[in-house]
Amino acid sequence: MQRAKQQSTVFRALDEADGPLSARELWSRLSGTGVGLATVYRALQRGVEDGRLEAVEVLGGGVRYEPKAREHHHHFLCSTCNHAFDLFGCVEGLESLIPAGFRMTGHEVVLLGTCDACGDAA
Amino acid sequence: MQRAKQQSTVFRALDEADGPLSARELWSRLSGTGVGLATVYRALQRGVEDGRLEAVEVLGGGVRYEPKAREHHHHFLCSTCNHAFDLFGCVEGLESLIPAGFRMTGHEVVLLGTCDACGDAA
DNA sequence: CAAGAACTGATAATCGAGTATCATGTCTCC
DNA sequence: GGAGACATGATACTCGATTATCAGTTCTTG
Repeated sequence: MQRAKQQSTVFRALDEADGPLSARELWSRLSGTGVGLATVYRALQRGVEDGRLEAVEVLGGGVRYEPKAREHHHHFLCSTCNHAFDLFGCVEGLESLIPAGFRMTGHEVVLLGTCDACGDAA
Repeated sequence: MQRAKQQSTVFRALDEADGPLSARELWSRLSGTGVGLATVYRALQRGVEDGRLEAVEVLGGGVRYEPKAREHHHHFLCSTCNHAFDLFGCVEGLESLIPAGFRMTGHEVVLLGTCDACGDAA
């Protein structure tokens, strides 16, 4: 086993995902590889420290992680499978919402609904 | 003490708030009234059952509650005081984000930054 | 190969949010 | 006034997420 091999397994799984993953989601995708939950958390923590990963909070399901390299984007949360998907593009009209005296430093947009797979199954 | 007086105290505090409040926030606002945390939770639960309240999830801080009567709106989350404020109005361009095969049933927009009070203090 | 540092998986411990319980207080109705 | 139903506050409890611990493994360097 190479040094820190398990952690790179974690990073690879995140790179291949189509959206941010929670520690648990990530761990379940790695079942079969023998990677422990503690290692997943360790890798995520280190990734955030190194600036490789970003912790994002979508909705319901706590904190999820994704590679920081991705461009500005938002998320679609499937209410059936509870998975978060990346969405590319952004919205307009944000500035008009800001009350006087407030300073905006960022924004989050989350669309809710059912994803491709869950919509077919229904 | 009137019947269910404490619960109406909880509802009143929510009505007077300028945004959704978490159970804990609500409770801290009621400190001094002697209302217990359990009663806050009971009032919130009943309010949601009755349809008077709506549970919303903004970001960081879990579930918050607000009166259901309010029109469609979004929220501004102050990263300093961690309070959520109501914003009126909406954004455009949401539909263009939806991937093929996905069905959107709702959306959430959260602006992040510093509020009036926290901006002044800084 | 030897020694020490870093990594790992299992699991115990911790933490916070929310819920259940229980003795007591208060209201309604008669 | 009395009985019973409901409300209340304190607190014990549950549950899931995250972190700490520890013994064993693997790597690096000489």
